[in-house]
Amino acid sequence: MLDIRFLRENLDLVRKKLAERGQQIDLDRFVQLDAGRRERLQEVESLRSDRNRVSKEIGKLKAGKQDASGLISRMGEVSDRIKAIDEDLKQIEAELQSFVMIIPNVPHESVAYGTGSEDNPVVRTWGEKPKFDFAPRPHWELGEALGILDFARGAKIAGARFTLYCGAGALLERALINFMLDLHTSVHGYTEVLTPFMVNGTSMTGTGQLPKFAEDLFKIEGMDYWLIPTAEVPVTNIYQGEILAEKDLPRYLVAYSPCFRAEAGSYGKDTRGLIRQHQFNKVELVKFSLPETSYEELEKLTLNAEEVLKRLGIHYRTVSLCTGDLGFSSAKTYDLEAWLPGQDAYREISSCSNFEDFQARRAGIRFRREGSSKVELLHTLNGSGLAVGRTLVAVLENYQQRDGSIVIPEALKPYMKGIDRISAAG
RNA sequence: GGAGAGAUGGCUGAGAGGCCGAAAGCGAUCGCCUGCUAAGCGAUUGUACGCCUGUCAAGGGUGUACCGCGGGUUCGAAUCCCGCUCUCUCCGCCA
Repeated sequence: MLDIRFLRENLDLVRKKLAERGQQIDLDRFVQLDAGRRERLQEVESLRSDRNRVSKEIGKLKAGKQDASGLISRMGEVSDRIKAIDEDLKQIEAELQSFVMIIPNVPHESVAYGTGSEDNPVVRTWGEKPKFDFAPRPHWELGEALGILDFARGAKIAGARFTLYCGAGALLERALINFMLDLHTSVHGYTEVLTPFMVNGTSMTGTGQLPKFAEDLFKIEGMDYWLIPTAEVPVTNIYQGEILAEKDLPRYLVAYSPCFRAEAGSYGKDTRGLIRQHQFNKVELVKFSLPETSYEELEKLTLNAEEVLKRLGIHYRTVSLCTGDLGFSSAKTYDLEAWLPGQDAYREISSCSNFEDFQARRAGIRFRREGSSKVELLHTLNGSGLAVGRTLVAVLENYQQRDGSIVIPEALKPYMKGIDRISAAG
């Protein structure tokens, strides 16, 4: 959510920035609502002031056994006025609120202009494409042949876009989760948290999923419980409505969670394999930062995510999302794209964003500087560190052998119970 | 799922229709005192939204709202009434 005062005073700037995102928003309606709200607020507040003053007089008159019936009936009318304006005001504020809640964040000045993913500048690449003396196969073929990924039974149990992991496949997924958590807690200084996997609507609104993107989410019928699409939601909302001390910042948290996404509107896209699932695992990095250091923190967070791929020895590139590709709440985002030789393509495996104060304002997450009485909004950041299912895909496709077996990367060996190669059973 | 108790500021805790944005204590900050520490003394100590003033800024003044949340009664609600949420205790069920 943008600051209403900022919006009021920077209409043209906001209009221009949103246009760069490819967004058309009727800011004239905002101006109208905002002015109407303030006008009515002044009116009702002065009536209240009046009523407060006179009510005290009435109290005094009554205490002195004097007649106050004239004042009482006059205040009765004033109260009716107040009630009527309040009604009006409530309506205006609701509309104003729902209006600002669907305005996306303003992109940071360093974000390149563009209309889609083809315009995302590549910031850096690491490693090289592995060479194969055979035609590398996609992970769904490898996984099925090895008996570690069972797409048919996943679909039987739950439906399309669900997968059953078996044996060494399940172990490999678990190994990746633990490897990532250990790296981020032991080496990068994050504190691990394990959160609820369902949250209420307030939390979903705090991080920006609601009200605009309800169709992307799974909701428990008849209850205010939503399945989290990422651990970003519960983790960022840990400090919802709180005021932190400056000395507590920056705060680094890491969480494993399953993620649930309806994937509405992506029918027919990535229908094979693990790339686009209704349920997948992810290790998420979340930071609460001072405003002045949040872009430094974004660079560090991105490198923390990249370190996972480096240690796994997987070639990747880092792109900076252009204005047209940027997510709703983000001011700046780096995507890590891992090389998948079986698909001859780079695929997003992590997304690292600085939300500046956009989420903090929605969720009411603030801090107080040492020696200051003023409270300020802090900045929130997060990034996948990494998407586990897609990392498993990258491992399978990059470490596949001519015979279809998978060599376990060095970094994962401590987590694989002595297995250093996954081969077809029997 | 059944029965009961509760929710007040950073914390503890008073408050029972007007004198309450809220006693008292603790904590914190600043100042005084002290050779140092402790003690003591004094002051300050919530948030949001308006308006006025000031401006490069910081600030100052003023009003309104907020005692879990939402409604109601009343000239006036932390206080009375209704609904909800959450917490705690006991019983049942349960990994």
